[in-house]
Amino acid sequence: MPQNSPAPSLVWFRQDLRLDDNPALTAAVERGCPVIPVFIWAPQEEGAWPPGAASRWWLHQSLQRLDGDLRDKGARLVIREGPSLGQLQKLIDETGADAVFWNRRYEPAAIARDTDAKKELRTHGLVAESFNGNLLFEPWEVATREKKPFQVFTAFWRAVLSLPEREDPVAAPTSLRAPKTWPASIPLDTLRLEPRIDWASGLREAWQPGAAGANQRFEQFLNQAASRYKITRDLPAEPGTSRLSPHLHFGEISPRRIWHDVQGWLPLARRTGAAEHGETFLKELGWREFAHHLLFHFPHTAERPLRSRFEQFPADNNRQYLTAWQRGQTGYPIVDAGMRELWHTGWMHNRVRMIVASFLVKDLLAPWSSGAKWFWDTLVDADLANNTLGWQWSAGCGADAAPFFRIFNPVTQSRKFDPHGVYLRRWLPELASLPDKWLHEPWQAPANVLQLADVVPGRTYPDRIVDHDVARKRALEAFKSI
DNA sequence: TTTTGAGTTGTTCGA
DNA sequence: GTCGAACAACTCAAA
Repeated sequence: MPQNSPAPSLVWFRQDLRLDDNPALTAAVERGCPVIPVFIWAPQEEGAWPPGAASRWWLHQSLQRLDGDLRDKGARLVIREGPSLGQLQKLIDETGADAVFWNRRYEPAAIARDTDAKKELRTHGLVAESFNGNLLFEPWEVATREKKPFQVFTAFWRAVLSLPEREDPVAAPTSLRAPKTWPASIPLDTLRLEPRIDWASGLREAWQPGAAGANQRFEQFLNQAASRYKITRDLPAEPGTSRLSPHLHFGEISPRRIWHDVQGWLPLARRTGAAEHGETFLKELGWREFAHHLLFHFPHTAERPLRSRFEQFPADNNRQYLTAWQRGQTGYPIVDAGMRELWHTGWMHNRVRMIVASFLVKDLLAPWSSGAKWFWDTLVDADLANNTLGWQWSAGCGADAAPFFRIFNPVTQSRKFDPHGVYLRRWLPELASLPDKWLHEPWQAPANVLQLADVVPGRTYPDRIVDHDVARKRALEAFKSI
């Protein structure tokens, strides 16, 4: 390279698809040298968990947005196909880059890959640095007095809150210095992330992937739902949750940014008595931290239960049950509504996730991993840490798990959290004309009521595949056996 | 080392 | 209809 042309730095984008508060990008910019943003598609490096169909759809949109945002700063996104290390080295050869920066990931396969890449790059005399861009605290920064990882959320969260103040988010760079020539990039379409048959119209209606969509969603949440969060977050018919989960997973908004802006919002909230709602919301960020803490310290949990005793659990691999559950054909309206919301929008309300998960692992006695895999493929917010914690919590085999006798009653839950059936009717049009009284348990409805509502059990809406009272007793027996 | 207190999200039963 | 207790015992975290 000519002496008057400083070597560029590569910024390896992965699950940090934003310019705001991006420490790896900031580190590259601060060197004062040209910056080359790179994304490398390498699903074969994700172990047993390559991105599912809904995630790939999201990723396509998000990469497109990121490229647009980079172009506004005078840069662009260079897209390549893996192996990651090989492509990084190739780019180094092509551009004369002398440094690679990235923000950390915490999945076992990603850690192994990144550790290897860092070692290899450094062996060749390159600068290779990773940063914390995805968590409030690194998983190893939070520990019990005995320097061990936490396994109970409340204790974990107390410890987090007692740590010194987290750093403030860093603003996006105003401009990026371009290299003399841009290395070649393959067109985004060649990654074939989008489905060949277009089933994504529901996703398009529901979401705006990318940093702009993330910030818009967050702002809207702070202005509207945040001040009632503690209560309305449990009502699936209402827009009571932040819906930031996919944006957080892809790093389109940083947890530090969220933390910081909620702190700024709290004084106002205190005057109106809404502060506790903000704290409850931050606690949810805490659960995200806790999930990453657990996956980092117990990397086997993506495949096997944290409580090894549960490997003996007599799960039932009934294909027909699983298919009925996946398709929203269990005959339990709240379960079916949730599964159809998932299929249609790539997302499911958290309250309903708990209900459908409890139903799958307790009423149907299916292995928790079969639910985890379905969620992995269909959720736009599929995240190995969160998904693993959620399913193991529901199945009772994970950290801070629900006691085994806590088996959600799908009818009681439905009545409690969707009393007027707004959510049920939204996703189950075939039941829409049933009066509230029978909507939550149509099998109890008198024949004339069903007829009036155009419901033909077993034809227009499935008979329930199990009797909850019977299934509950069966589950209690199964749990006693281990 | 031992002890003690505590633990996201529920349901059912009986008064 | 509403309320409190029992569910059955376990594990973690901290004193």
